[in-house]
Amino acid sequence: MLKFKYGDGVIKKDKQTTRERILDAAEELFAHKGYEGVSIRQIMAKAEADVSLAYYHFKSKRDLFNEIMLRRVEILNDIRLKALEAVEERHPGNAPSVEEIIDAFTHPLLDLLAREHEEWKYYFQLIAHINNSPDWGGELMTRYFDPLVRRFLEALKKALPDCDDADLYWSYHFLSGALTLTFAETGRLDNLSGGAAKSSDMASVVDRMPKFLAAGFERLCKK
Amino acid sequence: MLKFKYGDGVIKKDKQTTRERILDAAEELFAHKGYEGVSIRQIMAKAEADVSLAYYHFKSKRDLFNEIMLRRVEILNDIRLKALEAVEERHPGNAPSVEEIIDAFTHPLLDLLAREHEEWKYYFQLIAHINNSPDWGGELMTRYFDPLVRRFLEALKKALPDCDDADLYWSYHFLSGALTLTFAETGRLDNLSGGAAKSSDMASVVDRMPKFLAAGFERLCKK
DNA sequence: GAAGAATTTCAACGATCGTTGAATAGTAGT
DNA sequence: ACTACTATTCAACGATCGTTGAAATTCTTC
Repeated sequence: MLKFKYGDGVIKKDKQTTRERILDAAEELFAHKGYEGVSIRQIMAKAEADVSLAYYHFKSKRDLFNEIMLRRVEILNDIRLKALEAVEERHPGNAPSVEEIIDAFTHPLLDLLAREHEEWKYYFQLIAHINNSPDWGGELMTRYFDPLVRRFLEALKKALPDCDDADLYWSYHFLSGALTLTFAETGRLDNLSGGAAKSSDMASVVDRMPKFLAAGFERLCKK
Repeated sequence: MLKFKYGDGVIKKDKQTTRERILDAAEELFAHKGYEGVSIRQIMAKAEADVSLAYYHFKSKRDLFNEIMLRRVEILNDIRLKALEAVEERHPGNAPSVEEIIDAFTHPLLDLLAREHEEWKYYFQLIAHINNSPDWGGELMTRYFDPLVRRFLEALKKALPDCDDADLYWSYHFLSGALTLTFAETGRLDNLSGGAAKSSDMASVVDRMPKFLAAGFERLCKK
C-alpha cells in the first residue's frame, strides 16, 4: 500500500517548517472540499507528516482551521486600511468619490491575488466559502472582518450623506457578494462566457468591479 | 440511548411520503452543514425513518443530493423564463430596460422566498453554497442554470448593444454573487447594520437589487 | 383472503474518522 | 557526556461513516 494515498499533490518538504506545511496543505484542501470534507489524515498525507503531528502543532482540527484563518487576516486588514487612508489623504477636507473608496476596499485584495496567486488563491476561496455559509460563517467573518468593514461604511456615508441606512447596508451586501464570488474563482464565468471573460484574470476585473459597484451605490442612494 | 440523537428538529410524519420527508430533512441539513458535514444517519434521524430507507428510495448519498437539486430547479426556471417573456411582450419591437430584465431574473426568486419562506429557504442556501464552491459547483450549476442564464444574457445584449462581451459577462458575475449571497441569508447583514437592514426581509431587497445592478451594467457598458 | 409488489425493519460489513499516550529521535546549552 | 526541551514516530481507542442483504411488514389488486 502507498504511504500517502490521500492527497493528489504534495507540499514539498524543502525549506518550510512542518507547521507551515500542515497549514498550507490544510488551507488548500479545506478550500476545495470544505471543513468537513477533509480529514486530518488527508491533510497530513499532503503535508508529508505523521497524523499525530497535527495535534502536536495544533490542538484540534477546529483549532487548525482557525489558525489558517488568522495567519493571513491581519495582512489583508492592513493593506486595505492603508489604501483607504491614502485615498482620504488625497482629498483633505472633503470626501473621496464612492468609486475611490470601493477601489480601496477591493483593489488590495484583487491585486494581491493577481500578483501572488499561488500564495493567496486558496485563502480567498476559503473566505468565499465561509461568507456564504449561514452557520459558522457568521461569527468568523464578524470577528475578523467587521471592524474594517465598519470603517469603510463610515467613509461611504460621508461620500453619500443623503443615503438611507438600509440602502447603504444593502448596497454593501451586494458588494460583498460580488467580491467574494469573484475571488472564489469557480471557473463558472469561463464556462459561461466561452473565453470572453476569465475568472482568474484579476487584472481585468480590478477596474471593472469598483466602477460597477459605485454606480449601484450611487443610484440606490439617490434621493 | 435516544432513538434519534442526531437531529435537533424532526420532520413531521403527517401526510408526507417517506421519500419526501427524507428529501426535506436532507435539504435542510445539507444547507446548514454542507454535503460532507451531514451523515445519512443524521438525515434519517431527522426524517424519522430507518437508515437503509435512504438507499431504498435513492441509490446513494450523492444521488440523494442530486435529487434534492432536481426537485425544485424546474419550478425556478419556469417562473423566471415566464417573467422574462412577459417583460419582452410588454415591449414589442424594441428592447426592455436593463432594470426590467434584471428584475425578471431576480424578482421571481426573491418573491418566492418571501412568500413561501419555509419551503424554499434551505434550497436557496444550498444554491448559494454551491455557487461559491470551485469544485463540484461547476458542473451542477452549469447543467441546471446555464441555459436560462444564456437566455437572459441575450436579452441584456439587446438592451446594451454596444457592450463589450467581457463587460457584460463580468457584470453578470457580479450580479450572480450579489444574488446568491442575498438568498444565503447568512444573517451577517443584520449583525453589521444593527437592525437597519435584515437579511431575511426579501420585500425590502426585491426592488433595491435590480436598481443597484442595472446601474452597474449600464455604467460598465457605457462607451 | 390470497398473491404479488412495494415498503420498512434489523443487523451487520469494512473503512475511515478525530484524537491520544507512550516511545523515539534531534537539538542546544552546560 | 548529561540535561532539558522540542519534534517526530508508532500503535491504537472508540465512534461514526456509507452501504448492503435478508427478513418482516404493509399496501395493492384480484
